[in-house]
Amino acid sequence: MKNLFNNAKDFEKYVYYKEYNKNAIIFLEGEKCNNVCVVIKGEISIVTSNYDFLVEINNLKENEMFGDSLVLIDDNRYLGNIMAVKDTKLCIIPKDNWLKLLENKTILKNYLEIISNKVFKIQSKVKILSQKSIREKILFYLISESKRLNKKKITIKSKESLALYLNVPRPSLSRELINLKNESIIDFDRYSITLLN
Amino acid sequence: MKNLFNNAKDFEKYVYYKEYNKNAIIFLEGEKCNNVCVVIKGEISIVTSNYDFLVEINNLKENEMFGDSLVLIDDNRYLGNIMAVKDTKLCIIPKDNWLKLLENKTILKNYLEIISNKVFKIQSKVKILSQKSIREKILFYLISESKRLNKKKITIKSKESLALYLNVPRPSLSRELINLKNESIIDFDRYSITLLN
DNA sequence: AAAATATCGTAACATATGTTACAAAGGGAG
DNA sequence: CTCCCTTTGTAACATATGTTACGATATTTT
Repeated sequence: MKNLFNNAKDFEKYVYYKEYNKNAIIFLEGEKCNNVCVVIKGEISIVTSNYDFLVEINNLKENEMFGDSLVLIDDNRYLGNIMAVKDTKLCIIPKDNWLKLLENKTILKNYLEIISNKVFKIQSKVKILSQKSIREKILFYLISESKRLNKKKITIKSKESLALYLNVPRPSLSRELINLKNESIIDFDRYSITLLN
Repeated sequence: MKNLFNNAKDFEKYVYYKEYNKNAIIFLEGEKCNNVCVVIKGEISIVTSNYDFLVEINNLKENEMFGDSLVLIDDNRYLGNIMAVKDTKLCIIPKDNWLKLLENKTILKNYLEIISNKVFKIQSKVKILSQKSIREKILFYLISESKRLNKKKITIKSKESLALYLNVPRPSLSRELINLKNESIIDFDRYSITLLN
């Protein structure tokens, strides 16, 4: 995974490091975001809510960053609590240093790639979620992955995780996978789904 | 609307301009993206598809840009056709100039704000689409807008456009709005929805 | 003001999906 | 190999949502 600081020099003066114990709260929902952070070691969890509803749980591992899409906009409050799920070390870039840091060409190039890939991923998610039926979600996912990876056999971690990604209940996913199998549109086993024809 | 070039000087050497007639095809799906473009005048339409499925129609008006999230990633092919819906003038920044342009501090700052707001908008869309029921989508939308605009009365262009944004059929939206009205959770008329209590 | 057009509410009906529960199968630990 | 725990398939049932159609109301056009 590409890191913001890959191949970069002379950035240490703009950043500092802070360590958190497992389960520590790093930032609270509603708090103003005045830093960009990179996970150096460990893992953090962003639990996004909208007042009453739990919306999304997003875990960031080593080399992933947060705060960058928030620090420069007007309403820069965190939309969820940010917690350490393991003992974690963060690299913290204060808001005022963020722009200076990006004057470093290597870091700028790294960041543009990171943000581009992030936008691409979220847009893919929007497209998946916009599909009207479960069948369409499955096929859309399979076709996209098939094209991206250039193979017909798509490996998955589990049916459960796929159901979570497609935002449908697992038994509903199972039912539709079986329908598609019966119609010879796909084949699948525990760890993979294959697009036929 | 903030433009990439707001308050910026000395950028003309990195860009060129090109005009397109109404209905002209600007870029084709599958074509490699080697430019970042800003709509200077007119309007363009990005019709995203995934081979068989029509996914999304995205119109960009003056000052909006495209290509920036694509130009620097490995698989940089356009995912949809890009067409002029009016007579249109584009500012075109060749890939090799894009990084140089961002060394201009004003433009860098402008761009970071633009991309941050873009990420925020797409993330909001993901959250809306992840809501399980139509009722939850409506309430999530209303609460978010209410918080963002700091008022209880949310104006809408039409029920049709709201239904499109929430990705539900209009009659289904109507039905649920009426349910919510009957339960005194909201009130609404042709052009607005008000959150009660 | 009248006519044409767009938007919206409403209802009946079909169906895809959610929900729940349980058994079968698989995989890992000892 | 056996036991335990996780993942998955399966089914029955309830229900939310999609679909279609039409009349009422609002808006725009002439």
